[in-house]
Amino acid sequence: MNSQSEEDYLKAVYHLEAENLSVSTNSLASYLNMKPSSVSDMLKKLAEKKYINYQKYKGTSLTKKGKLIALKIIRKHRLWESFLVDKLGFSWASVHSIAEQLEHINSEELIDKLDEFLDFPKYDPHGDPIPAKNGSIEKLNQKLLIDFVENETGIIKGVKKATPSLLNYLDDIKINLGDIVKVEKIIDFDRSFIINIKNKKITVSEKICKNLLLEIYD
Amino acid sequence: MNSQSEEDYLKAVYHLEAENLSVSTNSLASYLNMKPSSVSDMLKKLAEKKYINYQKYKGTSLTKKGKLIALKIIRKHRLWESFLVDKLGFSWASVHSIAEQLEHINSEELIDKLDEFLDFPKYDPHGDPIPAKNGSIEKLNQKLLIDFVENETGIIKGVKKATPSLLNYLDDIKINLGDIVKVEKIIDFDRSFIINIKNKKITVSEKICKNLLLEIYD
DNA sequence: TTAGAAATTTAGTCATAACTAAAAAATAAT
DNA sequence: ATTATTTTTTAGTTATGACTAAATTTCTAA
Repeated sequence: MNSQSEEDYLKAVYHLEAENLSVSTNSLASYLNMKPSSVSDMLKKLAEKKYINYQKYKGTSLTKKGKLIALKIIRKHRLWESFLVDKLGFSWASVHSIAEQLEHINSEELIDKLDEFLDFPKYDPHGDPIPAKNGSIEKLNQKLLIDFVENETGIIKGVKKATPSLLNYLDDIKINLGDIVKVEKIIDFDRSFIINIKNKKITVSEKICKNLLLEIYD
Repeated sequence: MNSQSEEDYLKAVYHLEAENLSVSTNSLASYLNMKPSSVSDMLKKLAEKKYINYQKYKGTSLTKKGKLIALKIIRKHRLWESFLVDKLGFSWASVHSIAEQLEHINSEELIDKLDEFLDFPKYDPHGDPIPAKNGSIEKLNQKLLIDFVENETGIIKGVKKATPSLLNYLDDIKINLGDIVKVEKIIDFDRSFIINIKNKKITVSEKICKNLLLEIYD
């Protein structure tokens, strides 16, 4: 069994990974409202348990084992949120902190029965997908710009890894979070993209495209 | 806020008190599957918080404040048990350990809404009364033999304080847990009772009557 | 009534998981 | 390329709540 604290860390790593944010000691600390030194200690412990890949100073990522645990917690969290809203009449805005407690209740049978009682919901009250018993989850409607095809449109959601040089460059060419981007043309020669952003056509390199994360617009 | 551990101790004291068992360090330790030394530490802490009356070597009892906390936990426990059985389809025998976890979830609003969702049940699936929001609870149908009147019948449920001399004496005169007792006559002179037990009439002293706990038979 | 047994408390240890302060490593800027 | 800054880790501390072993108090029985 894992402690509540361990579960919270794994969930945090999962969420940062899912949003393509860098999973560094500092980002975890700020996500969890803890000091980096505390995070550092816990990462060591989770690495020993083979829940995360971790090398000192190099950030972290979930292993298969760790990801499954995180997804099970998220499953519980979202099922409880559904229960609170659909059955008990809570507002969707008020359920998070209660679900944060309920998600640590330890009983497979309880969750299976709750799932059934709720009639196997696919999404929680916030619209987020509920992982299945085996950990599979509907993937978010996001991909890297490099994976877009001509004429496809998306909304900038983030970068794969936030290096200052990348962020500065994006700032320079006036690409911001939330901007709507349409791929006008992909240049075969160097895989650079001509994109339409705020009615201006600009060219971005392959390397940039590999680092820009967009939600598919449809 | 109180820790899970503190809550467990208060609940344990409540249950031992409710069954008129002596609430000693050892009895708590065995009830909670812990070592007496651990119990001793915690009693000191709970006494500082004014949740229990405690004098070294003298056993303990709940204060008003402590009793209210215990009753709120029990309320949560029994409401969750009702939910598990009535809504999720658990068997009444299997819900205890899950309810032991759920009872520590901290949200007044959650419990009030759960109560309403369950249609304000009065009893849990085991037939135990559910304390009200304000801590009031239907009292158990038990009293001391001394409080019985002539011709009243009861079932032996325990003793007020288990001293070896009392237990040995009860053993001698063949009074056991579960025996059905009818009060034949109360002798005015010394307040001794003539009781019918297993079709034999025996006389027991006032002191014994003050220590024998029976469930009222009806 | 006093010795022995039983119950209880104290003293000291351990694990968990947070913290601060200082050291070390990695990254950025001149 | 070297210094300065930021990030991360290490070392040492704290609180909680369990433990063992030893000391103390209370109870029981001869």
